[in-house]
This record gives sequence, C-alpha cells and structure tokens, in this order.
Amino acid sequence: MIASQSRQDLMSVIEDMGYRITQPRRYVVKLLETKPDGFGAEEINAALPEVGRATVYRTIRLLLDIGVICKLVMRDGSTKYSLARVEHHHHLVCVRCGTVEEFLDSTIERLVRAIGAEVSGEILGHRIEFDIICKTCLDSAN
Amino acid sequence: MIASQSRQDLMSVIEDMGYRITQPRRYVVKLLETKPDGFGAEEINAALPEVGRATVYRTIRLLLDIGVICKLVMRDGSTKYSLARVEHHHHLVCVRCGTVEEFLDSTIERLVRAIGAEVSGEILGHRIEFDIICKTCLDSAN
DNA sequence: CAGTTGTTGAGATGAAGTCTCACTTGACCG
DNA sequence: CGGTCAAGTGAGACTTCATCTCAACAACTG
Repeated sequence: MIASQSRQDLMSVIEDMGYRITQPRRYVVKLLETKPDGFGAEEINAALPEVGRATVYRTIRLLLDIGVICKLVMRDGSTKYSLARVEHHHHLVCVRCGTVEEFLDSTIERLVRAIGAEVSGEILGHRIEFDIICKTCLDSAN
Repeated sequence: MIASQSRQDLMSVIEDMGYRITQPRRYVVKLLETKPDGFGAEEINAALPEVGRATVYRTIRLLLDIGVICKLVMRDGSTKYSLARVEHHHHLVCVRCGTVEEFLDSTIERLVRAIGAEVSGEILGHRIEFDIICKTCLDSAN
C-alpha cells in the first residue's frame, strides 16, 4: 500500500487511495503540511482541539500506510513523523532542536548491500540515523 | 561515565564505579548475564518478583550509564537492551525472534566519517541497524 | 556497632497510544 | 436533490511502559 508519489497535495493522495475526504483529515493534513521538520503525534493533538485524539493517531497511521510520511523512533524512544519527500532515505536528527532532515547517499546504500554477504541471515532492511547539531543551532549558539 | 572494560564481572564494574553492591543489583545482573541476545525491562521485571519494578529500571539505567549495556529502540518503538561486548558497534535485529547481535564493520565507520563532510552541521554520532531474519529462524522455517 | 547516606519497594503518577461503541457524515444512488 | 449506509469520528476508558515519591532499609565507614 504505497502511493507512487508524494510531492502532490496530500488530500488528493488520500482521495486517490479510496479514502474519504473528511473535515478532521483536512485539519490534520493542513497542519502537517506546515511542518517540514517533523512532528510528534501529541503536538498535532494539542494544536487541534477540534479533532479527537484517536482520529489524529488514525490519520497519522493512514498517512504512514500510504507512505507519504515516515515514522522515526528517536534515540530516547519518543516517536516523530516527517513528510517523506524521498522514498528511501535516512535521517539527520538535531539533538538540540529536534529538527529532522532527510538524507540520501548512494555510497551508503551500495555499502549496505555489500554487507549482506558478511551477515549470516537475511537482511530485510536497515536504518541509519545521524545525531547532529544542525547549522541553525550551531549558528545561534554564538 | 564510561567504564573502560566490559568483559569483566559486571558486579565488580559496579563496585569499581563506586556504587554499592546490593542484593537486588546482584539479582538483576546475574539474570542479565544469562541473556546474550538482548532483553527487555519488563521481561526482567517479570522474572524477578523479588525485585521492585523501580529498582529494575534503576539498575538498567545504572548499567547504561556505566556503559556495559546498550539501549536499543526497535523500529516499533519498544526498547531492548543488550550486553555491550564491543564499545562502538551496530545491531542486527531479527524481526522474527527479536534476537540482537552486535555487528562491527570498519568500512561503515570510515564511510560514516567521510559523510561528515556532506552534512551541514556537526555530527555527534550515528546509529545503524539492520533488520534481519537470523540464521536460526531461517533454518527453523523449513 | 552505630551513623550516614545510598538504595529499595509499593504504589501513585505520567506519557504515549489503542480500543470501544454509539453517533455522525461523506459519497454514491436512484 | 434527499436517503442510505458504510466509513469515519469522538469521548473517554484502558493498556503499556516508565518514572517519581517517600518512608523504610541496608551497605559501607569510622
């Protein structure tokens, strides 16, 4: 259940997948589109008192299933989501401000594939995350 | 707060770091030493009714601080810990049986360092995890 | 052996997320 | 259009995992 594209209006992706266009979904999606740096579920919740908690979580799961956002479990166990621009990618997580950037490197991917040989067992997937201090935080620290 | 070595009796590491040797800590550590493939906090809890929940979590945090175990947040957000044999390493997580293996690859490390140049911002650390089906599970599937 | 202080356990509390179920609403149909 | 009905929603109970509180306890020190 993966939508082919992402940089299209999210609501129409939902529609195209055969789901209903509802008011709560509109609210959630509209808010998410203003969050290029990732967002947490409770944050969305708090910002949208007119939408029920369950619905926020359901909508997030829907978008996950469709593949237009991706789930990110932080080092501390908390969960964030971010709009998925690129299908397969990794993340740069700023430990100071929490911003999440996507990151793509073909060298890594090639290497990761090569490692399959070293590993006993079958590789299904991989996750790579970098903990960084982003440029903005570095600059503002001075 | 990182202990220099790990393949030494865990209790003595605790002692060396200046913490008290208590009965509950002994129980927890003794059990952990029988779990080379990772363990969850609640699992330890359930196995040790004679030790309070808070103490189990505290002891785990203590061992984390000391650096003799490492914390692993799974893709689904659940948390596991595993005895740290090697200081810096990554993980092979079997999606079927949950076993966690350590994994070390100098090529990755070199590459990861090289990537620092591509990234705007300061890299503090990285995590790499492979989701696999381990050999045991593969074999037993037939 | 007694004092000090680090540790502990029971249980309350908190954070994040899921579930239930009666009610509402969007989409399609005639 | 307005009716129908499955998809979707919301309030709030519930679960899970983890931390906090605080009085009681026990490990090391002198």
